[in-house]
Amino acid sequence: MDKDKIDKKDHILDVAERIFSDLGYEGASTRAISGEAGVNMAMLNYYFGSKEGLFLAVFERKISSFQTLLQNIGSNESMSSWDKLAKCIDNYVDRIIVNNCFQKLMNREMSISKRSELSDKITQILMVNVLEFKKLFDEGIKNGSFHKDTDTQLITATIFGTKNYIINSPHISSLMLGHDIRDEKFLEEKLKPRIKKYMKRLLKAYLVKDNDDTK
Amino acid sequence: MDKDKIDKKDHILDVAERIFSDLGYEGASTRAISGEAGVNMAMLNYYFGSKEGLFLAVFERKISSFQTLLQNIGSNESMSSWDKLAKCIDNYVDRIIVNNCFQKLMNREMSISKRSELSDKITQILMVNVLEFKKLFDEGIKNGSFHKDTDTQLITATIFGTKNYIINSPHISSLMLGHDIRDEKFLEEKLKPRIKKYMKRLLKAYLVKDNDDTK
DNA sequence: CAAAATTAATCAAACGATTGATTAAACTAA
DNA sequence: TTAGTTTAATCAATCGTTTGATTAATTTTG
Repeated sequence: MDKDKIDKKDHILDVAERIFSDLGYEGASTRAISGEAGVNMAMLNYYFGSKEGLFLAVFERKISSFQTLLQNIGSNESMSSWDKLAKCIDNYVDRIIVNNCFQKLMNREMSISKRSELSDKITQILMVNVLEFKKLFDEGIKNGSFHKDTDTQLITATIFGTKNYIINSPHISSLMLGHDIRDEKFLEEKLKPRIKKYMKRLLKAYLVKDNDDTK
Repeated sequence: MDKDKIDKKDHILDVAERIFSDLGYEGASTRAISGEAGVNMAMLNYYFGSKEGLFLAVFERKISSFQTLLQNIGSNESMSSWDKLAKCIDNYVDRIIVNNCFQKLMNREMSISKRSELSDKITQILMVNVLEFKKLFDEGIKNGSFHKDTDTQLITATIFGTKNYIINSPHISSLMLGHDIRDEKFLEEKLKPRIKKYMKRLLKAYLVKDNDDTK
């Protein structure tokens, strides 16, 4: 059966994802990846063609899990614009805080000028979520529940930027928060709910017209 | 005179800063740097000891320009907490949008696990600004002009995160904003004022108690 | 079925190229 | 001359990749 083969390729991709994430593309040697994965070096080229092929494969694997995430929330007619947005925030925070090291990897590679093929691919992945949020903002403005002079583009930058800031630079965010954010327990039990609450309060204050800020 | 020597060192640092920023530490070879700077490869080691020494020198040079930036605003007694914060935002946006490629470089290196010595140094640099903002938040809460349940840590993450998101991933933010953000004219004349306005409205809505959101 | 032929998977070893670093000689200016 | 710069040449180490050989699995053939 080719189950084992798939498992092995998947195992290599797991290891590669972590090492690329920790050391960057150039910093991660094929020897280190194959060594840590417990496979012969040549297997990387045998399976993935090249180092770049392996790198792209790490991304390809994740795309599907990103495509269908915030979908269908926007089409629910019975919810208010704000409730939909709040639900999106909850979903988003739940999801992105786990894929931690892949998120880091993605953000780092986005900031590198060369490898434009990869940049385009990542842009495409990220844009799905960006547009999903933007749609909600536009809808809320249109039906009058959100402020008309909302900067829908920069508020999107705030949503993703706040998350990235916490995830991408664990040193400084750990120092700021007074806890090691790589502590899974803290992340899941304390930080996640806190980010959700904060995000919703921030967005509500900025967006919603009849926002009662005493509540 | 050693003026020429300083100028040459400075020129090398300029080139190194740009190449490190574009390609990352591992991706930038000493040959590429020396080649583009128009100096012999051995000069890098002669001046800076090693590649890492050069890398650190790029940072050392910038530290001083970061130390004394938001200072003294917090100590002005005649301004309200909000006015001080608004002034800090203006100063901050004015400053960080120019140092563009160094910011990118700094943020990328912060997200890499090894090179902890550098991480600590960068953390130290960034913390100055973080603490400056935090002081203003705490003051505003203390004197009753800001909401008591303000999450001073996450709102700080939002300020820096929003900026980083725009600067670090020019591909996606250009796509989002409908303009190439590497266009200096657009950056200076359009984006800067827009970010300032947005940031202040966002923070005011979230922080200030008697915020009149019709204005 | 079993033997033969073919394909797939894995390995150690080595490849050429590039890396950061060093050397010793040449050059420059006081 | 002498001390400070700059250069070309060279170093060992490491990079990603390729090779040829070997084993395991699968398919084909009689």
